Amino acid sequence: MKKLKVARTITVSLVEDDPGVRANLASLIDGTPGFKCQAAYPDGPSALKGIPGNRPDVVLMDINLPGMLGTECVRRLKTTAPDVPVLMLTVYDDSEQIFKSLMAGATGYLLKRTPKDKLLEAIREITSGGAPMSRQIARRVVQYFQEVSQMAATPQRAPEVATLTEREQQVLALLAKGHAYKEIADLLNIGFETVRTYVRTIYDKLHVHSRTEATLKYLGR
Amino acid sequence: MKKLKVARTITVSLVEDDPGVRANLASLIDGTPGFKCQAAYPDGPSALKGIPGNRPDVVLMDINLPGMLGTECVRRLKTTAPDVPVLMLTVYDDSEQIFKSLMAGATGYLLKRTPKDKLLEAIREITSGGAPMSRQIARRVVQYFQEVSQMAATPQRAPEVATLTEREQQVLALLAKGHAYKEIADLLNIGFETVRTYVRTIYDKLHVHSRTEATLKYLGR
DNA sequence: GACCACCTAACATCAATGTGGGATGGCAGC
DNA sequence: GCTGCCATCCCACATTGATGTTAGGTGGTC
Repeated sequence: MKKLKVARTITVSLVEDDPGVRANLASLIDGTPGFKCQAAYPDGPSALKGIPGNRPDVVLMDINLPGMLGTECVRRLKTTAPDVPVLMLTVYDDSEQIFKSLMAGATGYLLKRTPKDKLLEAIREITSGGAPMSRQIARRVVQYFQEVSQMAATPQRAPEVATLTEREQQVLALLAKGHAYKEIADLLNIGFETVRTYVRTIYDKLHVHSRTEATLKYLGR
Repeated sequence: MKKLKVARTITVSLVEDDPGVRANLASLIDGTPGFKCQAAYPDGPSALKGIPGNRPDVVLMDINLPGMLGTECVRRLKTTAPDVPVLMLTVYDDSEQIFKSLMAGATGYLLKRTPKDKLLEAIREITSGGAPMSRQIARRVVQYFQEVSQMAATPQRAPEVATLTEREQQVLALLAKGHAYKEIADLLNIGFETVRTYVRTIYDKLHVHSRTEATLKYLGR
């Protein structure tokens, strides 16, 4: 639990390899009432070493660290200091980096060209339970979200499966569940030999030679 | 493409069943320079009828419409007017509704207790390519994002699989790809009979009786 | 040393599967 | 009426798979 919500100093740790940017950020933070720059690390390893002990309220992390990438650094931090929110900073408006970071456990994501007042506001926001993102990034996250859920809803099986007849697909579905031929025969009220005939044509059409291969195609693997 | 970025009037359509709230929102919007409330619909069907022709810059949609849910309304709107961004409004801080809406195609999501100036800012933001969200909601989206990607990265296999020894898991992996016993033997540089031994213990541990069942457990189905 | 978990291997047996034939009837389309 | 596709069924044969039993070698634990 947090202490008081009013006028508490927010402690910040920086991870940023560029000394100039690091100094700028540090002085911005220390120069603003209510904020304190607790530590500034030039690289991933030192951050991983220091942050779990320091327990800042927020970590500002450059995504483009030399050596250990910021995304990797976040991932490890989340195992040693899972409660500390991380705000990623980057010059790149790059989807892949954004998603890697968020998947790794980053809580927010800002472009470096974000103005100073917005940055400070984002820090406040992150400590009060938000997830600040630059607007372009928020939009991408939402889009990605929609794509992902679309994919989850459409299991995406191999296209050959569509060329199977109705009956063949029924057989394949049961085949893919592991039913024996005779079980399938009973379930569909057809003969054992008929099932075998279907299996043969299914294998032909799918270009496979075993039940497991057919199952994998059916499941879209 | 948008026209000019400066001082263009933003047209807004409302979908909100409560006449009071609807009037309030409308007067807020019309009373603010740069905004115009183009239309206000009391329910889903009328919105679906009017919006595709009106093409507002933004739709503000109550999530809790009587009859047709807001989420459903968004989904349909996205097929008839895919370019019109929709900003959901709700009193509920409810994960399920949030995610349903976002999956359906909503671009932003605000709580109704959002102050007026923030609401107007969110409308501006959505037209300039952002995805405004209340901070609680942004945080949830980020969390969900992390969970989902976690799931995608970890295919979530049956827990029994973890009880298999290293070697058994290797065999199972090949088994699940459809390799014949003798192929597995060659790939792992062990004897054919050894593979059969492993298969037996794998089946025992997974409580299955066929390759396909084992494969399904391995794949988490 | 006894015990256990794991990797390795062999022999036996029966059931299930993969693959090659061929056959019948129905129904759509030319 | 012929042709093609589909659903249904049967026979035969070889291969693979599933299951039982047994057992040698290694490395670690009590």
